[in-house]
Amino acid sequence: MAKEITPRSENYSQWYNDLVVKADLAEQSAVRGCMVIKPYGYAIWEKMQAVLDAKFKKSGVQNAYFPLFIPKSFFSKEAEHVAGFAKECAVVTHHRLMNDPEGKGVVVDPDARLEEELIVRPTSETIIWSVYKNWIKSWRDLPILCNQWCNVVRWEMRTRPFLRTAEFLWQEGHTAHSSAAEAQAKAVEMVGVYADFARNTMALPVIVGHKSPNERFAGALDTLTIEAMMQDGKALQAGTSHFLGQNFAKSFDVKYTDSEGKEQYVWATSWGVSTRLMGALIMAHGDDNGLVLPPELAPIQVVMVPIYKTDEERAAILSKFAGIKQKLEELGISVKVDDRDTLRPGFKFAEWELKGVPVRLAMGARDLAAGTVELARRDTLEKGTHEAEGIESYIQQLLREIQQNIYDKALAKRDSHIRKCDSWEEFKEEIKKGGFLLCHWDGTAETEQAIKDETKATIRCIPVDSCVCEEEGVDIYSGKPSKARVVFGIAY
RNA sequence: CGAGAUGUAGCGCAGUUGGUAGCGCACUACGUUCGGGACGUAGGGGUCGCGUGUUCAAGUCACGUCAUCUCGACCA
Repeated sequence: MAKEITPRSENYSQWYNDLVVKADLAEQSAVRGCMVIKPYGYAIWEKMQAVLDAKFKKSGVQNAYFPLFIPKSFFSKEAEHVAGFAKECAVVTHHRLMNDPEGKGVVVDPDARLEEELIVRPTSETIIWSVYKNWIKSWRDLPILCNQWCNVVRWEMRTRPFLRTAEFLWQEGHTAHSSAAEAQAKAVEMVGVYADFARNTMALPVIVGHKSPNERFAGALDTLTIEAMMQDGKALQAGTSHFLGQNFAKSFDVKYTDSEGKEQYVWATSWGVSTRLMGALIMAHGDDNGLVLPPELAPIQVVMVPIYKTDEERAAILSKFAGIKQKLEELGISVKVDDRDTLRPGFKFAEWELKGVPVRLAMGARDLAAGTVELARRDTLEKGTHEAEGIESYIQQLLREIQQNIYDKALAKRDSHIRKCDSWEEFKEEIKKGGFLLCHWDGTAETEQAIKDETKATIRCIPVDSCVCEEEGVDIYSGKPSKARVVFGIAY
């Protein structure tokens, strides 16, 4: 039952896993580590896609599609890149099945072995750069700004719904530029798009920053990230944007002739967000009653529940609802009238709360007589009675208010778990309580690794906004000098 | 791959010293209900993970095997 699940319970993971299933977002599939995203969950993902896609288009990015399979040889070209993914790749070795000679179903036909194995993409840099090589000849061909919406496969040892699954949906943008500065600017621009999306659409506060060299994407010169905090104080990397330098251009021999007739390697970026954002959304806002969806992403923004005893009452209320529904839809608000007549109102209230619908209207005989409607908001669980006439403009305003309130609540929750820390003894104790610790770091990989080994904490990012961190100090672990604080946390 | 646990109806579980396969939820039908997760009556649904063994008899005992979960290891 929904009442058993709570973000404050001892097992936050259990709460999360239960909520994913009970809110009808997704369920486990027959294949280990893979997930079925159900229509309600997918509708949220589609809204995310639509908003992001519009932002990408504004940045001049076009959608394209590249193959699922990558020849193994492509992977050998960028050494660092392959080292980062080799341990979690699904590999296709055969192209045919046959009837089992012993009559036990089907078996792989041993004669159908591929000459060169195919890798199911864990990310598409290699195949895209093999294609870009043919697209790029002149400085006039640049920049190339492509994005693809697709699935990727990473054979993870341990998986969790949305946060880490063997197969997941995402978008990956890949750009090619004629100068380092232009590419770097693109990487910064795209992490900005993600931050804007997280804050304004998902109502999710994030810190924008650089990854430390240890935590960088395999093959990148710089990785920018948006880091979010979940309600149990753990960090979640919600999106990344990489400046790839000329690494892939050199590995795949992608050169262009500049305006002075000289051959140059191109400069690259890649950036992506995945269905992990769904996990972030659930974990950041959910409460004891279930999911809380920000209006911008709610597939159903207003649900209407009729309360009746007789068919006449039912018909009268549904006709009132139809009028309100039409007016709301004219304002671009998505509405669901729950006219199922086998369920009682109380059950429906609980169910729609579980699914996170921002606003609920209920109307019964009393309201019918008085010309009123009961309105309940999901974020605060407050209920009140309003004049039915003109309710639509009130709701339009209310949805904006709810969106803001959900962000403010998440921000307050997050900020109450961010604090500065200047002593190693204190750090070891504080990090166990969860949240982010702002600490001085000497910039070396050795110190970072030592801290990780002793406490499991990693540098989530070296922030570029969201907090004032530039100040002189000494490294919390090594005591060496430091110019700025970085964000430490324990990650999902 | 290490450590622990669990596999019995769609889901969650019980099943005693080995002796006819059970309960709750869900589902179907009918009726009463309906302003915060309703109730009654009747019904349908099982290769007890799989295999071998012990036994007159195995959900139950033994051995093997497979799968899943939790914790590690692993993970942009």
